[in-house]
Amino acid sequence: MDTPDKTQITPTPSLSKFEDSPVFKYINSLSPIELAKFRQTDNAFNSLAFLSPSSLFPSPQISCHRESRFSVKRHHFSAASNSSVLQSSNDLNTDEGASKAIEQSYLYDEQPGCLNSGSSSKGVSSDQLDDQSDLAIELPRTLKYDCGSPDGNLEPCDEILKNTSEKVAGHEASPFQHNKDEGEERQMSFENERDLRKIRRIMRSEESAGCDWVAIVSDVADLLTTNSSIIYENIEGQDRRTADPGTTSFISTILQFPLDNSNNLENTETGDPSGSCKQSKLGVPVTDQTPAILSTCLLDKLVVSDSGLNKDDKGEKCNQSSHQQRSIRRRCLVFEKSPGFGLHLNSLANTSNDQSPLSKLTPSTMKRDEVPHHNKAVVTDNSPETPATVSGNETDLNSPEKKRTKFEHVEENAACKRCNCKRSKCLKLYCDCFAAGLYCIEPCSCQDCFNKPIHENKVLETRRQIESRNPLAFAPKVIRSTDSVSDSGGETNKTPASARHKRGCNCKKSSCLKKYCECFQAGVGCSPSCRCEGCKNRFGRKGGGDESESDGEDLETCERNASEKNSQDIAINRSEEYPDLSVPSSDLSRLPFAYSGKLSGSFLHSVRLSPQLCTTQELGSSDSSSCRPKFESHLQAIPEDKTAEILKHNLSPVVLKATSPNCKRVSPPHLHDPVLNGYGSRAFKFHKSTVLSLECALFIKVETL
DNA sequence: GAGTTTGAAACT
DNA sequence: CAGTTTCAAACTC
Repeated sequence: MDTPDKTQITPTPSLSKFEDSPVFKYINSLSPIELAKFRQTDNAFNSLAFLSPSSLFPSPQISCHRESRFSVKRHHFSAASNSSVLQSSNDLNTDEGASKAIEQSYLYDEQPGCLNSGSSSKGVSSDQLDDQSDLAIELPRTLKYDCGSPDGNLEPCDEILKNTSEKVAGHEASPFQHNKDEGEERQMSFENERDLRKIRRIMRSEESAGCDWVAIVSDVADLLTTNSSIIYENIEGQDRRTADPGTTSFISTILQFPLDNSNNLENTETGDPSGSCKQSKLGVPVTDQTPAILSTCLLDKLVVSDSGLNKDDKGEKCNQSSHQQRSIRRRCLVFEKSPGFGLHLNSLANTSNDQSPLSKLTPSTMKRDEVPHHNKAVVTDNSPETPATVSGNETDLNSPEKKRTKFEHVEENAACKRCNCKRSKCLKLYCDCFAAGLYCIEPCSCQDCFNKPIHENKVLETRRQIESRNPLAFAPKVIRSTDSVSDSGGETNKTPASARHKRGCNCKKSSCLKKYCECFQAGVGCSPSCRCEGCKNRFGRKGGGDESESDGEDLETCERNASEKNSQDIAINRSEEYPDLSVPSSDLSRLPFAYSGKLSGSFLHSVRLSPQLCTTQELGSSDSSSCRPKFESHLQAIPEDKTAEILKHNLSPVVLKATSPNCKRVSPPHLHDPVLNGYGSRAFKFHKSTVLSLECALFIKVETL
């Protein structure tokens, strides 16, 4: 908090002119600061000369801010990642530039009183020197959302400053020193800066509004795309090092952050090198990571990049740890490779996609114990392998029966997907795993299973075929809609919500009172789209009846079935951490942020769009609310013809939450949507704030449409 | 654990 | 689109 030493901030780019002057020598002889040391910061100051006065005279607050962020980041990402970050600080030709630029931009904007807006006219491509000192600065949003991140590990400011200083010292070569056309660069940089500021404003707006997260991402992506072009333009004839290819990658990351995030988590939190050791696109559904989505996308890119850079190094360890990984990792199908082939919301919800961005398709893993206990259900839901891990004795699971028993016990409320296919080779929708977009895993008792990473091509091809036949085949089966969003962002879980099976059931004998009925299984009421006969669905009869209309027997049956059976698939996380989540925890668990129903649960692989993702807590309420009154739908129906467009433009699987009152199906997101792709495959932790934002955004968009 | 029931998925 | 078959989960005993 001390005011920067005047002697340290006095130097200017023209300083060298005076170094040889008698006065300078005299002063220098009097100064306790050694020349060498002084020179060490000289470069930094030179670079700072391009910045605004405010940049030259950052307030102590800013410093602290940065420091705290840095600390947070250090904590958030493992030491390995941290070291990677530091190491990569020397690499000007990485993604870091973009993310750092944004960070910096954010910082400037964050201190409007101290910073000159025009000062930071150092755009993405020109801020690198200064960025070097900010390499590890964490995105402000990380602090905001990363509630789950343990605190107390903040590194002392001194330490941070020290590290920063070291890094700065290590970067003698300033990009600016290579810039011949400074004026042009400044102009370009200013534009970049302006865009970044715009992004920042959007983000801030989102923070204050607590909604429209999707739009934010979209807008940011647009800005970045534009910015990218500017950058490349700017690169022409300039130092290629500023041509930050990473920017493009960075943008891609934003679009696919879920995957990256997943990888990050996998590679950093678990420290499991397997994350890079991709045998397949496997993933462990990671839940409740929503908070880090934006931060990860925007600012943590360098960590991701580092992961990728270290991929080779980790590869050696891959084999060694592969076995162990299996026991703790949930394998998920990744369809990003196949544009148009879908990564659906339900996939998001249940599967944790461990996809890495673009070409980086690495499995993601997440330690089971890393998941909050209260979210266990969600995790297990996506982590069929978990049981084995928990048991610690895989041999005990050799028997299908034992496996099942074990799982049922462990996953009481976790819808771990496992199958017992015998003739379908697990390549048909009969297979729950396949249908959920997950690879079969050890707990499965399937025979002649092809739904494994080693048969990835076949799996993808099969899936493609199925989707060609029915584009919605892998889409969430249950569409959930929330009638309202909590104004305060809290107690959303209490908000009435409705959910309906996308296509409806066709029950004839079960009266929709058993899990044979998909509606009942999903914990949703039957709708007019159902063709069931003698519907007695406890969650809502086709004709509009609800539990109050149910007779005692129905109620009893319903409660029994719901509590005893549904808990597995529709278990709801009544997370203590996110009590106000309007999105069912089970959904979140599958969302990739895990996003699809059976499949995706983690962000939104964790937020089940299928029975799981889209289903709301109502579903899950295997507890007291197991048999809830019929859901109310306040959202406007999304005409089928508009659905595609909505999905196309909003990209957010969240749109799927909107229930179509008229029972029209909601088209699932398509993989060719970059953003959606990203969501689709990753597992993310969803913070309630993010969930609320998503719901809010969806609600608004749906209403608008 | 085996057998039956059920309804979705797949096929024709 | 309708009817039939296949399939695997759910269920019963």
